[in-house]
Amino acid sequence: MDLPKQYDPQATEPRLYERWERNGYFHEDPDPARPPFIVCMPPPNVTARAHLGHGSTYAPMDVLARYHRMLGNNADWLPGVDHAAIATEAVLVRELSKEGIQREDLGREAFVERAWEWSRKFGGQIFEQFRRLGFGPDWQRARFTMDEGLSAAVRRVFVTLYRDGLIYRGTRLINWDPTAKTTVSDGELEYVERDGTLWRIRYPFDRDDPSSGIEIATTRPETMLADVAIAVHPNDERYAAFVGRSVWLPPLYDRAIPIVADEAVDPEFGTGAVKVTPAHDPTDYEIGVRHRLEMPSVIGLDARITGVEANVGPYAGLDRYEARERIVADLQRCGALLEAQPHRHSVATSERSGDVVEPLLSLQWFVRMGPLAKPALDAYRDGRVRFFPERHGRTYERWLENIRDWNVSRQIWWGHQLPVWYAPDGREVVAESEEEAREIALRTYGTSELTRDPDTLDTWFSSGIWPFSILGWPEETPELRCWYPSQALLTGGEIIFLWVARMVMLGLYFRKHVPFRDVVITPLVFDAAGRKMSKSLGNTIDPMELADKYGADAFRLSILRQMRLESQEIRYQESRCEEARNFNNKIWNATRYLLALPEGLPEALTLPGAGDLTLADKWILTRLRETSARMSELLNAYDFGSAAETIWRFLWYEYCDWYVEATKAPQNRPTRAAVLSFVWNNAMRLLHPIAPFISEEIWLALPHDGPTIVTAAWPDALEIPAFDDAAANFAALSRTVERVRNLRAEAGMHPKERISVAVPATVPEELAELLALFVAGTIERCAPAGSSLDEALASVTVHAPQGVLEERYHKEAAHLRSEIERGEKKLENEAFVTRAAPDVVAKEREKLQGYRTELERVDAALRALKEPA
RNA sequence: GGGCGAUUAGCUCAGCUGGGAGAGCGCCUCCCUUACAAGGAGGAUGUCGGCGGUUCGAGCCCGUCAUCGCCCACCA
Repeated sequence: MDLPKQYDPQATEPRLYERWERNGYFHEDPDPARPPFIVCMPPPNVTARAHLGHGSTYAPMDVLARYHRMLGNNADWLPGVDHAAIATEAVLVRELSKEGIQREDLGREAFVERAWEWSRKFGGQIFEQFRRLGFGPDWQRARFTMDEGLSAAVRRVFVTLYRDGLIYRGTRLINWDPTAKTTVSDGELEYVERDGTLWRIRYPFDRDDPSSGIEIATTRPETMLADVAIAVHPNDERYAAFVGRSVWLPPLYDRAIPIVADEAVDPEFGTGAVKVTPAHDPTDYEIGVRHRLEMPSVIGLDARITGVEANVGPYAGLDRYEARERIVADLQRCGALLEAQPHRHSVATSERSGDVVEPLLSLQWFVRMGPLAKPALDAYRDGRVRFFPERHGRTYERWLENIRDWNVSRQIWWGHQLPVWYAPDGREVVAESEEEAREIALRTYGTSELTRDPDTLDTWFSSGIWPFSILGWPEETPELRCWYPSQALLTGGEIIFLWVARMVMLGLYFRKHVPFRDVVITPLVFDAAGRKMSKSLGNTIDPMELADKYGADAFRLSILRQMRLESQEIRYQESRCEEARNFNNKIWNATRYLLALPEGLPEALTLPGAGDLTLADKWILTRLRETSARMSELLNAYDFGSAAETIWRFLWYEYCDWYVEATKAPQNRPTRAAVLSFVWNNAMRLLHPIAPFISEEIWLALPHDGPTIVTAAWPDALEIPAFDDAAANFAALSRTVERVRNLRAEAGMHPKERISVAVPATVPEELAELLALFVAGTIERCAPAGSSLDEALASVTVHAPQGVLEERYHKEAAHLRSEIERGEKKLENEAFVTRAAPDVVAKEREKLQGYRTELERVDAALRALKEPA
C-alpha cells in the first residue's frame, strides 16, 4: 500500500466519523449483565458554539466513554442540549428588536413558536462541531430540555415538591434584572468591583434643626425613600443613648423612623450607623424581619421610583440613577449631605445581561432547600459522592451548609411554564395538567375558572433533574433501571452550586441515590499569558479553526496533554497543536515503515514464542505491558494529562526511536513483522480514546480483528508478556549508545563515517550488533571486562582522535570526582550515617563505590591513551 | 473580609510518601541515513518567588511575606 509521507487529517477524520456514526458504534442499549459506565453530558446551551472550554470538559468525557466501551462495559455517553431560558430569550428579543418588534407585540404563543424555530435551526450546530472534534456520544439518545418527555418530568418534579411542602409561593427579597426583566437566582449573580461614592448623610432628631442628628453612610441614597429605620450595633457606645429615639428622614422630612440596635451592623464601617431599607437590600431585609419593620417598596420592576407604597414626593417615575442624582442634590440643598467620598465596592450584576441587579420584594415561587440539602451533605460526607480534585468537595459542602431558598420563577416566556393556576380569588392550584388543575379547583374551591401563572422555571430547574429525566423518568424505563446512577460527571468548577449540588439534591429526593459517584472538575482554559479568553480582549481561540488547521486529534492531544490532575487552569498555547500534529505525522510514518517491510506483515496477530524473541522484542513488549497497565491506572484516576503524555512518550520515544530502529538489525528480521504489528495494534488501542481518528486509521491499515477500533478491546496488560531482565539489559545498552553517540558528536564525525567500537567479549553478540547499529559503528571485540553486563558495557571504548578522547575522559573524570567528593562528604557526616535510614546509607555507599570503580576505569583509559602507540 | 490554588530553564509545565534538578517548545552544532526535515543525533541553559524554621538532609514539610489567579461573602 502506498501511503503519503504526510498524514492528512482533513481527508481522514470526516470519513471515519461518518462511518462510526452510520454503523452505530456509539450506540448502546442497557445490559444488566455488564457493569454500566454512564456519563451524562452537561447540556450545552442551544445558543452555544464550541469553545476551548468544551475541549477541556468534553474531550475528557469522550476519552472516558471510549475507554469504558473498549473495556467491554455497558458504556454510554448521553448527550443533550439545554434551552438556556434567559440567554435564548435575550437573543430572540434582540433579533426581534432589529425588526422593530417588541416581545409583547408578538404575544406569548408566537414568541415561543419563534424560540422553537430558532432552537431547531441553530440548536444542532454545536453537535455538528462536536462531531468534527471526534466526540462520540450516543447521538440516538440526544435530548433537549424542552422535549415533551423532559417537560413532563419537570412538571412531575414541581408538583411533587409542592405537595411535599418543598415548593412555596411567597413575598421575599429577590434579585431583579431590569434588562432581562426577570428575577435571577443568587447563583446567577456576578459581583463586579465598581467605583462608586459613599455618601455621609445626617438624619436629624428634630425636623426643624438639621444640625443635630445621627449620621449614616450609604452608596444608594435613592433607596432612602423606603428607609424604615436606622440601625447601630448593640455594643456601640457612641450610639447607645440614641437607640429607641427616632429621626426624620431627609430630604422629604415627611416621616420619622426609629433607631434600632442590630448585630448585623459593622461599627467599623462608615459612621457605624446604617439606614435600613428592607425592600431593597438583603441585609436590611434581615434586619427588617428581626425588628418587624414595615417593608415599603419604592423601586418598581422598571427600575424606576414608584410611590405606591410610600410617599416618594417629586421623585416618582424617575429612573433609579436619575433619582440618585436628584436626591443627592436635594440632600445637599437642605444640608443633610455631609460628605461624598469615592468608594470602591462590589456590585451584584446579572450574569446574563450584565445589568446591576435590583433587590426587590416580590411575590415569587421558591424551593425550600434546607430539607433537600441535608441528604446531599450526608452523601458527600459519607463518600457516596467524591470530588476530583478533592478540594472542590469543600466548596460544595460550604455552599450546602449555608443554603438559602431557591427562587425558581422567571418572568420570561421561553422555558417550562409553571404548572400553577389561580382561581379568580387568587388561590393557587398546582397540577401536572390543566385538566387535573380544573378537577382539583372544582373539588376544593368550587370553581373551574382558572388562569395559568405566566412565569417559567429557572433553566437550572430542568437541568437539575437531567441525570434521570434523560433516562425516561418518570417512566420506569430499562435505561433508568440500568443506568441510574451514573458513574462520573465532568464539569467546570463554576457550576458546582448551580448544577452539581442541585442534581445531587434532586437525585436523592426522587431516586433515593446520588446521581453520580465521581464528580470530576475540569480546568478553565486561559490564554498563554494566563488571561481569561474573551471577545473584548481578542484572545479567543476557536477550536474548530484548530481542528481545520491541525486535525481534531491534534487539538484533542494538545488540550489533554495540558491537563493536570490538581490544576484549576490550563494556559493554552496553539504551539501545542503543532507539536501534536508532528506527533501524528511521526506515528503515521512509523506505520508506513511497517507497511513497507519487504517480508510483509502477518495476517493474524500472533507473537513468536518466547524462545525466538530477541532482546529488543522483549524490551518493547515489556514496555508495552507496563504502558498498558499505567494507562488503565491513569484513566481510572481521571488523570487525562498523564495518560496522554504516557502513550505519547511510549509511541515516540520508545517504539519509534528505539524499537523501530532496532528492527533494522539483521538479528531482528525474523520476528520483527509480528512484534511490530502486535505492539502497534495494542498501542493504537491505548491511544484511541485520546486520538480516535489516527488510531483508527492506523489500526485498520495493519493486522487487526473486528470492524473498528471503537469497539475493539482495551489491551489487557496481563496478557502481554514481560521480560524484566531483557528490559534492563536493553536500558543499559541504550545508555552506552548515548555515550558513544556523544563522543561521535564531540569528535565532529560525519554521520556517514563509521566509528570503531571496542566491545568487551563479555558483552553478548546480540547487544554488540545492536550497539553497532545504533551508533553507526564497526564492532571489534576486545578482552573481557567487568563482572556484570552494566560494567562490561561501561568498558566499551571507541577509536577516535586522541585529543577528542582525552578531553572526553577528562570531562568524565571531573564529573566522577565531583560525585565522589559529594558522596564522601555525605558519608563522612556522622549524623547522616547514624540517623538516616539504613537502606539510604547503603545505597549511598554503593553509589560511591560505583563511581570509584568507574573513575579507575576512566583513569586507566586515559593512561593508555597517553602511552605511545 | 474568608477560603482555595499557583510561583521550578526564555515560554508552557512535570517532579509520586523529604535522599544526586526534568520534559516539550525555543536556542546552538551536525545530518535531506532507503518510515518520517512536521525528522534524526548531539549540546547549552536554573540563588526551584523572598525570608525564617523543622531535619543528618528541603523544590517537596511548617511559619511568614510578596506577586498572580479562582471561588465565596449582606461592609451599607
